Amino acid sequence: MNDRAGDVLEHIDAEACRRFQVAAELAGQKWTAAVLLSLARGAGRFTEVRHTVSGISDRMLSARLRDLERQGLVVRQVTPSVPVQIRYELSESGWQLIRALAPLVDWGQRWMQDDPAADAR
Amino acid sequence: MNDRAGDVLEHIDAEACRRFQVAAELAGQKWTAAVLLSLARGAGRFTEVRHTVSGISDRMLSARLRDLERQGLVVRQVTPSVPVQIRYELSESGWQLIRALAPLVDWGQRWMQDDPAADAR
DNA sequence: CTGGATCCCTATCGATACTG
DNA sequence: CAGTATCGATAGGGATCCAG
Repeated sequence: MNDRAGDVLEHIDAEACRRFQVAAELAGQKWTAAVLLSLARGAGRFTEVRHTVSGISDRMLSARLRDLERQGLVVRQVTPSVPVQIRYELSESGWQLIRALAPLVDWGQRWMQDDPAADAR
Repeated sequence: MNDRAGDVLEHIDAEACRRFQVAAELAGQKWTAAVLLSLARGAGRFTEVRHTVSGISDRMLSARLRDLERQGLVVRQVTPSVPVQIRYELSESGWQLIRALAPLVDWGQRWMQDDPAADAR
């Protein structure tokens, strides 16, 4: 612990904290991270994502994709062929979110204790 | 979108994703961010935290502090006076978490849309 | 002051079945 | 293929009261 966190804290006022809260809840919601990562790695079709995110149900995937689309993190493109093709991809903000999340992953590697309760999830 | 996220993704294997998931759930849990921030800003006593985190109940604050302590993010110190004084402070990993969260805060400032559902929370 | 214990309600999630 | 509808289980969280 060499430096204080003052340089960090000065950016974090109440409003920032609120926004952070929402962002963290979004990212922390079950399956969201996995779906985001799946898309980042190239999955585009509903079925592709479902297949790369093992264990997710149609219902949850559908819900998460809708949430992500609503927040503008994911773009849903419909190609009017027969049958219609749906493709999801990360938006700019989606990519940026993944980048913003990277330090958190590093933190996890370094500091996180194994959580017994995690097995239940 | 100048750069791809390949440099980010190569750090994110399945294990990292799992850790990330747990970290995100931890940070995304209701009140956790606010409590962390409160401590970072100098609150130490139970009542101080409760006062700076408006709207939190005793029960929740107690629960979150226990979680955080269990995860090693917060250290609980008991001073045996009459009455006993309890003081919470961030551990090293707690401070590092706050630093790791900073990019997410920035992301929120930059990209996050106002979420109507946030009002309900 | 610092919580623990209890009650209860709601949101969330999984499973299953069904549709354009 | 790409979802939606419905049901039931369960865990999270608020309110309130109580205790060391």
